[in-house]
Amino acid sequence: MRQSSGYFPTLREIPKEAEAKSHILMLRAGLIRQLAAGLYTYLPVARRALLKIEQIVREEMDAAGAIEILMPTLQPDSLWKESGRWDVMGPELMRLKDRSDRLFVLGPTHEEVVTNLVAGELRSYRDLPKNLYQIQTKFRDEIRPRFGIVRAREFIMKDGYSFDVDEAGAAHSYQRMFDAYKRMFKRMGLTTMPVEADTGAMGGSHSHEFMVPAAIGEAEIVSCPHCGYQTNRELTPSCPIEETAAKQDSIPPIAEVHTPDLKTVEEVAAFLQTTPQQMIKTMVYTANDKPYVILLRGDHTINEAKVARAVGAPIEMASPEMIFQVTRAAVGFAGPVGLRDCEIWADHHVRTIASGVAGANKTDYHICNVVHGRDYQVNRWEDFRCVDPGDLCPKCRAGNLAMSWGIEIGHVFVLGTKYSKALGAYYTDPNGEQKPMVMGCYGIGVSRILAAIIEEHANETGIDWPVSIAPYHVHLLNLSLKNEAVTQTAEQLYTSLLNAGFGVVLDDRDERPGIKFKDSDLFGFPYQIVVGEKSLQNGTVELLIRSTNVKESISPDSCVNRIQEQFQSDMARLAAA
RNA sequence: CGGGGUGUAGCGCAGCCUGGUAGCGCAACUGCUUUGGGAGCAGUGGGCCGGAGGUUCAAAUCCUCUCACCCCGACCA
Repeated sequence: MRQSSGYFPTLREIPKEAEAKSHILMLRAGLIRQLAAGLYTYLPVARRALLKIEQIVREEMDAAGAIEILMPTLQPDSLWKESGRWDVMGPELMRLKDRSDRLFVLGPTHEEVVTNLVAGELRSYRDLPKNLYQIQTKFRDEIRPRFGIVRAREFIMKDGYSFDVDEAGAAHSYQRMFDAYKRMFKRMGLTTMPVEADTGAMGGSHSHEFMVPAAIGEAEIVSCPHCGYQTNRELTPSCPIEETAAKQDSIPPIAEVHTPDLKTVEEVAAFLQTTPQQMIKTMVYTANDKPYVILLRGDHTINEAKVARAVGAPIEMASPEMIFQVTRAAVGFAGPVGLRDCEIWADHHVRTIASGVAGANKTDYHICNVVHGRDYQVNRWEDFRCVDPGDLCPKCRAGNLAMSWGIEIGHVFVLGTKYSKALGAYYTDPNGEQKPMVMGCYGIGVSRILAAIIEEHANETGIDWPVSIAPYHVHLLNLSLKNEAVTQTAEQLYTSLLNAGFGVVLDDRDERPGIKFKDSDLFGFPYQIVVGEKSLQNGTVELLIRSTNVKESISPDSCVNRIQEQFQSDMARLAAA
């Protein structure tokens, strides 16, 4: 492609709406343009990279026995009502009507549609297993689109679905996908961490998220340097405690303290000259219109997912009205002492508090010398807190947990029979019995991968594409259009590189060298060839290998061979194990 | 949804407090000079100051409403 005739709009300045590295670079290097919140146009350079990502996904999916299809984006409401998700999904499910007032959704995912498809056509155990996938634009009306393409409302996803006769078959399908994912991400030059995702709610079945470490990551990853355990912070069980507060008989009775306007644990601890560890954090949630009071140690953070699991229903933080109803106090002064007619649940670690400080259930007052058993009772002890960095690993109980951030680019999941039962995907087994298919689903954020790659492979001056998904392999700079020898050499190189099968952008614009270099750095194609008067006088052109940042002066004639050789070794490095 | 911020030329911004008919840099266009890391000089074009309503002789500026985009939060007890 000649740069003069292509579409390569680069920006000199940082657009004010962008903060994430990948977002800034994608705008500056002319990869994307925003249409509205969470909606982006992919310009040619991004489009080419996406095609390469998709190609790798297809190759590995096909190699793993999956079969590509393409399903509609628009889906009838009936399927979603059958599966029950019409009510479960919130406003992120985009609902709309057609001209005859029929309800539809813009597909955020396709479990319903595939299951409906398969339910009509796969009837025998002989037809299974099957694994169907598609690469398609999805829509989710996200609460807050973020970081450009990382969390967009419209995005490209590979979604795959497996259908097996039983759990064992599903586990096998799952493993094949897991391995295929590892291979494709490696080929794309991405560092991924497979992270255990859901251990409880899905009945202990398998689920992994593939995370790319990144500063702007949305998910907190917990990892144990000792045993290699990796999970989402939200799902990490807290290590059971050994210590309990020693029984003390000498603790004086409860004392009330005036703490005007002091609501947070930190404020109260500072005021009373105690530590957050000695405080009982009291939080009120509601589920099914009933209040649940949860006690935590003051230095701990509540894990709402764990609370919801214990309740067995979605929970919400209580409104100030509800809090007043329960505690007879303003928000910020709740405590476990004297509460009636409500469940009081506590995190295990509250047991370490011998004599605590808590809200007095009276606005602007706290109480000291609060002793469990003496002053208040707990209906249920559970693990309700988020693990913190340095906590003991719940798996090996030897290492200390570390925390990092990551972008989730893939998710593999054993679904079980939820959708097959709801939507009637049954098969006949060898004994003539009707059984629901056991499903798995496998997602990859194709467009998000683009952002993840740039997060991992870029600096402030530009992108540094892994060869396997570089939109173009070579950026060929003609530094002096007016110089015949230079132009002739550049043109010849352009032709021979194209003939050798490389993707090449020839900068044939009538611009100054500085502009060409800056744009070239922004684009960051793996190999840069500079044809200029200076070096051509010595019969050479300059080749920059971006991955090593090494510049070579070589003769124009040897250029194609040199790049071929480099390309092969670069590709070999990315080859899946 | 809550909080904060921003909307003025294609991009980045000033002007707003203290009303008086719109400006800077980059980009674009023309000419000359320049030509290995975002050139110099001279000139040209480009704005419903996000939108609506109001106050006023007069509104980018003050008031009300509204729309859009961005950031933070939704872990606060």
